[in-house]
Amino acid sequence: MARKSDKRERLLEGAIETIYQRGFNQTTLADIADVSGVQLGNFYYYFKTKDEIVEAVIAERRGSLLSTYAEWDKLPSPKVRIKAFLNTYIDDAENLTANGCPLGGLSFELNKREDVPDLVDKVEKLFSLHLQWLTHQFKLMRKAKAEEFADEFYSTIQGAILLANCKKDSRIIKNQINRLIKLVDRM
Amino acid sequence: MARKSDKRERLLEGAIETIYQRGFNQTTLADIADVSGVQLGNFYYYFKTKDEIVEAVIAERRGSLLSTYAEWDKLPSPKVRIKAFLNTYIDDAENLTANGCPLGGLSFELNKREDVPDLVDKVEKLFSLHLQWLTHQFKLMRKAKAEEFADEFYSTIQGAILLANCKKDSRIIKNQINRLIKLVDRM
DNA sequence: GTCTATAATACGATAGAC
DNA sequence: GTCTATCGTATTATAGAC
Repeated sequence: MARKSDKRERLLEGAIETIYQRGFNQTTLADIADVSGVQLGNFYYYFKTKDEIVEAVIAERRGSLLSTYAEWDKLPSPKVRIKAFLNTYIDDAENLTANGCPLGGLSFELNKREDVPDLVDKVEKLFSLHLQWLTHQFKLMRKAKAEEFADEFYSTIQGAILLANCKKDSRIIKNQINRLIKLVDRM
Repeated sequence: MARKSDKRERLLEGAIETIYQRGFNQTTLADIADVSGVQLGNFYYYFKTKDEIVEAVIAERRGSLLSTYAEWDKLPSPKVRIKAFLNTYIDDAENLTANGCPLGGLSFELNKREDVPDLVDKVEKLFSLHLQWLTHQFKLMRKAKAEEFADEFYSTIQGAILLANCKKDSRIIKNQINRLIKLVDRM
């Protein structure tokens, strides 16, 4: 009795990685099938269209994000939680410099498409998760302008990643994140 | 005696606008020819390839930027100049919210291409112009960490545009820019 | 210089054998 | 469920008449 095939999972993993590295528009289904070790024709047994797999990618990223929040939420204070959040960007600085932000990049690309409002909506909600979580943490810190702080922090992060990616210099991310960490410490 | 054709100029203008609105990957040469009122076949009389016209777009944007700097440099102090720079983002907030940053978006897209290092290099240099100009202004203000300030400001700007674009909310740009303006005022 | 074909190719998607 | 073969279409690019 054959084990249940893990090809769907492999395709999804391959799609997450490939779309991140090459961008959605420049990723072909052949690329995804290839890195996943699946024949192109077989791709369609698991996903009906290219849009369907990117939708699955968004759902998967959303799931990962929610589990990560669950972990952070175990930390004792919002201050510590925000610093844990910020430190992930330093830990991942090299990847972010090489490929940009997986959420920011996907949002930007899908936002340009007018033919799939559902997909645009889903990626917007995914992108906004960080903002909501940050806003919540600042509210717990009794900050009157919690939302503005969240926008300030997340703008800086996204912008720093874009600059680092364009200039191929991860120090931009590290410097800006360290500045934000100090800012939190002084709050 | 026929006037010299302005079709090259029209194609370039059309390309600038269309690539900005739809992104490079999702812009077809037919789109550009169409909005420019030029037959597709005729496109190739003026530009040999799609990459060649985006190269011209980059050069054109570079030229515009340099003239803008020349204007700003007439202003009496670096503080006033930086505020003039910042205010352009508020003036253009609706466009930026609808389409993202023309430089940031192009940089992001072309950065993913490994087959055209020259193009990647040119867009990187274009993107960096703002950073250089900002760094120079902060140096004139005798700021020890001029480069870090430039990174901080430009990261915030680029990130705010990305957030506004994704959430379709121009207030994010306006709020962040106003915060930066106040920051400059206090310097 | 301009236009009408049309070639060449890449890629999303399908058919059908196994 | 998996694979090979192939279709259909979009898009870059060219040929060649005018």
